[in-house]
Amino acid sequence: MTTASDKAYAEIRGLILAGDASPGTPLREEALADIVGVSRTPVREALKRLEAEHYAIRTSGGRLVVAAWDGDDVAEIFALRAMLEGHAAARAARRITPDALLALKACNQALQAAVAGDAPDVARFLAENRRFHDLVIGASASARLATMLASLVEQPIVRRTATRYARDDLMRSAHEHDQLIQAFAARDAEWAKAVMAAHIHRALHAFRTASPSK
Amino acid sequence: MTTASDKAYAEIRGLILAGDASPGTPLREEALADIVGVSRTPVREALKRLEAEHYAIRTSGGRLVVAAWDGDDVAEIFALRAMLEGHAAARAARRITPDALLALKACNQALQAAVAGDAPDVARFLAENRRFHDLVIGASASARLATMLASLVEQPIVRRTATRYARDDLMRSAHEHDQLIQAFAARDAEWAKAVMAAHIHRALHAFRTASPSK
DNA sequence: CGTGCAGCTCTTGTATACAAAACCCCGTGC
DNA sequence: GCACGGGGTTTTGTATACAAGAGCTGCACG
Repeated sequence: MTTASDKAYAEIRGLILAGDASPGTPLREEALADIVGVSRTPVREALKRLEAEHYAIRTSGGRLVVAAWDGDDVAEIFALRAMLEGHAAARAARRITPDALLALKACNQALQAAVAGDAPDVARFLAENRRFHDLVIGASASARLATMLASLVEQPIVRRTATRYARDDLMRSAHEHDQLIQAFAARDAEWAKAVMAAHIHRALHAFRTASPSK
Repeated sequence: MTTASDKAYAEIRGLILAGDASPGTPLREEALADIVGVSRTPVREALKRLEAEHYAIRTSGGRLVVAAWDGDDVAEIFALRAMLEGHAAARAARRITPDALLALKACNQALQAAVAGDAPDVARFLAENRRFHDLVIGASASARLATMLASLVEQPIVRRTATRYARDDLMRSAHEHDQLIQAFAARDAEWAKAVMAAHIHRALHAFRTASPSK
């Protein structure tokens, strides 16, 4: 069963990401409880989580408002992701099992298939891409890394980036994944780290050129 | 006012760190509420936090037990700290203000004073050391980094390390801080990053040699 | 003697009630 | 006209009550 707390988290996060709640908007527990259709208790837990993930910030009194993310913030998120996922790739290169390697290959083939035709299936690309990165993080076998990265991988940013990707950008991602798989097969931690870091830095670049104002 | 939730967090964390609750011990909300002297609600929030910080893990059912940390875990924590605090130092080198630099110098002088005499004041050393690192993180001006590092800087590890430091090890820390201050004064981000990373890697080494079994 | 299931207990998840603190608005004094 | 309280209102923090699910115990049966 999906708990009421998770439902509240997903819905409130959705409100923020969709822009229904713009930066500075107060997040009142009771009002949100009415919207989501649960009581204050699970809403409260959801808000704590959103605060921890910097979707919301707490004012001097105990009140929460939607956080504002500027370009510097986005750059910092990508920089942290590059570091941490690079580290995850290095760990994964040392620990990966043959089965996990096969799973990565299959995942990346599905990803390539999604963008192979004339009309790339961006949604499927995103899903497989997400899965690919999750597999790498899983192979790194570090619970700490996993939770830290979970709070960093902001689906909205990925989405905004990918919807504006030109198709050969998507292809390039697939090729970088291939390189990563090669590094894993060779058990070369430094190589894997470098490929992953480059992969994510390029994603920031793509994001930047797609939305210049940010 | 310090909230009941914070009190519960501090007390339960204390129980775990003191070893009163050894790994595998179940953490039941009502029992802890009785111990701390508050109701289940704030205990629940405290437990969520402890879970997020990997002090406790959740079993297949929804129950929490005290987490077991092995040597690999400790190594991973130090590796992450080296990366993230290195990054923080680099950011700080670019952004630091003259005032913050002065504060760092004063802090490090206090730290040196604490270990200058024949009988080093380890408790004071630890407090000033903590403050020094917090000042650096503050100067890095990244809320994300601050929260990530907060969940990583495990006071117990620092304590266990420092209590076994030989005095010239403490002095060496102070000198490394001096180097860091020089790098900040020179606004040399790469230098600052390298010094900080080395500083933390040495701390892991000291911890390792002090407690070989872990 | 081992296995499976029924019933019960214990624990968590959620709702609601109450307490206390923060905010806001408005009137008052300067 | 503006700063400053004061009181009501809103909002969060905490306690408690209730519901639902997980796990344990012990008995029956193979």
